[in-house]
Amino acid sequence: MIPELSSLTLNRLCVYLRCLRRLEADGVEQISSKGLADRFHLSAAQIRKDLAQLGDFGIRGVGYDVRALARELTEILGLDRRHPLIVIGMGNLGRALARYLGFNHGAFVVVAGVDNDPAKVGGEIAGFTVRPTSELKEVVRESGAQVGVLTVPADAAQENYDLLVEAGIRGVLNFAPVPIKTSPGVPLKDVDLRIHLEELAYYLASAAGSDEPSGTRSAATATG
Amino acid sequence: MIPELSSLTLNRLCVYLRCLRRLEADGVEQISSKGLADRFHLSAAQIRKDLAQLGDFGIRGVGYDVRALARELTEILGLDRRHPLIVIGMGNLGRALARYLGFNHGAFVVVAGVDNDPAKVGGEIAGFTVRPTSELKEVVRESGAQVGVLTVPADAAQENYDLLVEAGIRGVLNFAPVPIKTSPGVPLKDVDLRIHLEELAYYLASAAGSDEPSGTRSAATATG
DNA sequence: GGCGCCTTGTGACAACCTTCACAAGGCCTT
DNA sequence: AAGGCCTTGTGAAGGTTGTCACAAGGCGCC
Repeated sequence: MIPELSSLTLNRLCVYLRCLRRLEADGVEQISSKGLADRFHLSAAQIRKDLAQLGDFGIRGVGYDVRALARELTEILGLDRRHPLIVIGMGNLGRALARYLGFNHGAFVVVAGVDNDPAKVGGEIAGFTVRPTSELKEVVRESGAQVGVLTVPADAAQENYDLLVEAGIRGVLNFAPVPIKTSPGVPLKDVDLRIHLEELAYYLASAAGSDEPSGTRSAATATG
Repeated sequence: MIPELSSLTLNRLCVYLRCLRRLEADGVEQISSKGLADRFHLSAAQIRKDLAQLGDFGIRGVGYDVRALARELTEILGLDRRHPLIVIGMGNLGRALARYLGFNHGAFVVVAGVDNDPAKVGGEIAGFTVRPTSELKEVVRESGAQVGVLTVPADAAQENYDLLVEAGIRGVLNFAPVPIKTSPGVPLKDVDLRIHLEELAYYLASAAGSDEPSGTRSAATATG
């Protein structure tokens, strides 16, 4: 029924949903694609095309029902379900993410965390106690975690991904800056904080040479 | 000379550079596009095409000189220069980034941080003292920060972006999940942690319906 | 009801990106 | 020096993504 949404479309749908939630909070009940585009610096045609893929949600001459569309998108994106997370590697980044996604962040909640450093084991972070990586399988089973968040050093990333797969995790978010060899059925998504900085560095360097960089409309490309 | 590198190419170049650094550390002096592709799960043709845009770095029949190519990429990406960062908003995420990028992370160093919460002002984080947002202009001038890292709540993002522009910042990395209206000449890059989780959630949801998700090769698309 | 105004959904077009296939070129062995 | 083997760089093909323009459809006013 839903025909293979691409990663780019998917990202845009997430953005739309966020915009809709904001409109809902503002008491707006109806919105046109043009209205959305103007208000959030998007493309009207793109919005219509994206939404048309999923079904006929709009009413010609009127626009979209904010609440109904938000509900549809929430369901399609799987955000009506709760997604418990487990953080692997409780360094600076891991701890920050655990607190950041600790609670009240919609569908995603960090419910457990492990680290192979004995000094970090036993610490209380955001409603859970850090456990040793050697007990990963048990921790996953007990906590019911579905998605793993990899915040270990680059060297350990592949090994820990494999451990997560073995423990029955269903998806992984990887913050380590190395390409991971994935197992079928366990999708992986890379998040590389430095790559964004490096892209900026390039624009800065090229701006120093020429008079104007070509990256000023980058807000339109919400690359996550 | 360098013909308008696209964002996707740029991201791949960053990945290549990282692979090259790793090879350098392993003592490898020469590598072919196929060798790189095999070792890091990339595409050989893509590598050649990307590198050919920048000049003729390879030698036919041999491959690329690891060290020379790494140096070239470093220069092209602007990573031979130091890029001082300022963090706006010293919440969980801001503090973690400050520590994470505090030192020893190549070209990027956090040199300053501000917050508009008086309770957070005055704290020592990673070699600098948190200052009030009202003093942003002075802090930027004194610290020499070039790139701003926006880790404020969504409501405050646009306002703080504008403040950064006014303070003379040259590029901004935005972690707030809202589209920002950019000023010309100050490129912005969005990093949305939740969007990646939401993408994973979709794959999980669709995998529950069908038998196999279509997202198992996502490691190839190093989306940052 | 008819007419004008507005908005969606969509087919065609254009731009972009990736992959393929191969000629050009370099090294090594004989 | 000649031939085989390997690799780069590149034009062309194929696929994907974004944009445009317009027909189809709904609302409200007269």
